Amino acid sequence: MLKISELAARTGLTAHTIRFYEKHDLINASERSEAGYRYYNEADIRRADFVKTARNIGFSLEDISQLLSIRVDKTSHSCQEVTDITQHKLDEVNEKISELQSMQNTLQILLESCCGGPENATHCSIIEALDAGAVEKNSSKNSSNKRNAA
Amino acid sequence: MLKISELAARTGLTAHTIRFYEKHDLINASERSEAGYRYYNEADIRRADFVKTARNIGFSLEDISQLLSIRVDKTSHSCQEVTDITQHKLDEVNEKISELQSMQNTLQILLESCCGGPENATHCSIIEALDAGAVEKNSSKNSSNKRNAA
DNA sequence: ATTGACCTTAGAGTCAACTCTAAGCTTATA
DNA sequence: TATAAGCTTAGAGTTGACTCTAAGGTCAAT
Repeated sequence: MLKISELAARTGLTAHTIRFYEKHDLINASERSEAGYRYYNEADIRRADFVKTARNIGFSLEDISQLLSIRVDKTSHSCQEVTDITQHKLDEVNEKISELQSMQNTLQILLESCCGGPENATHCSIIEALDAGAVEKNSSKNSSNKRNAA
Repeated sequence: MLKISELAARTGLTAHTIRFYEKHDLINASERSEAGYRYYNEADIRRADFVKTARNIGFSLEDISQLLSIRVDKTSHSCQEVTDITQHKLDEVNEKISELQSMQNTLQILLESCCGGPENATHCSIIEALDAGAVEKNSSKNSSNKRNAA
C-alpha cells in the first residue's frame, strides 16, 4: 500500500496531478486511512501506471478514460473500439505533424533568405516576406481555423 | 478606409479577433468615426496583413508583437534579432515534430499489433501493451514534463 | 512536547488564443 | 419611420491539463 507521495515517486506524476486525475476518475485509491489519507493497492498502482503510459504516448485524458473503461471490462468491449481510439489519435498526430512541417518549411526558407547579421533591418528579407504576405497558406486540405499551441 | 467587418473580410480574421488583437497592440485603427467606429487606413491594413501572415506561419502573438516593433522601426533593429525569433520558432517546431513523430511511431506499432476486429478485448494487444508499460518514453533528451495539445 | 514533513479539501489561477455575451448606440435600407 | 444589420464596450467563458493556495489535520522523529 502506497501513500500518495509514494505513488507520485513511482509514477513520476505529482501528488497534485494524481488528485486531479482522481477527480476525473482516472486513478483512485481503494482505501483511506482513518484520517483520510489515500492508500493505493497493487491494482491501483497498475492502473496508475497504465494511465501514465497512455499519457506518455499522447492520449488525452478523455481517451484514457475510454481506454480504462475497456480495460476494466474487456469482455464487453471489442478490439475495434480500442483501435478506433488509437487510429483517431494517430490521425490527429499525423495532421499536427503536417501542419508543423509546413511551418518548418516556411521558417527554413525565411531563415535562408536572411543574412541574420548585425546590420539594421531596413532590408531584412524576413520582414519583407511577411510584409508581402509571400507565404503560402497552410497546405492542409481541410484548412480549419485552429491555431497551434507550439 | 475600411470598417472592422471589411477588414475582417479582407484578412480572414473575425471582428472579434481584430478587437482582441487591438487589445494586445497588434492591430490598430488609426481613425474612429464620431460614433466610435473603427476605420482602418492603408497602413493599418498592411499591418493587419502582416499579422495574419505571421500568424499563418505559426508565430505566437508575442513573437508577432516583437516582429512588429522591428517592422515599425527597422533602423534600430538588426537582422539578427529577426533571425533569432525565427530560429527560436523553428527550434520549437522541430522539437514538437520529433515529439509527435515519437507518438506516431508508438501508435503505429500499437495499431499493427492489434487485430482491430469485433472480438472482445480480453486479449487486446494494445491494452496489454499499455498495461505492461511496454512503451519507450518520449525520446527527447530534455524530457520536460510538458503535455501536448494534440 | 514540539518540530517539520506530509496529508486533506475546495476552489482559484495558469496558459494561449480566442470566442462570446449583454446592453446599448448607429447607420443603411425599405 | 421602422427594422435589421452592424458597431461599441467591459467582461466572462472556453479548452485541456494541470498547478497552486489556504487553512487545517496527522504522523514520525527528536
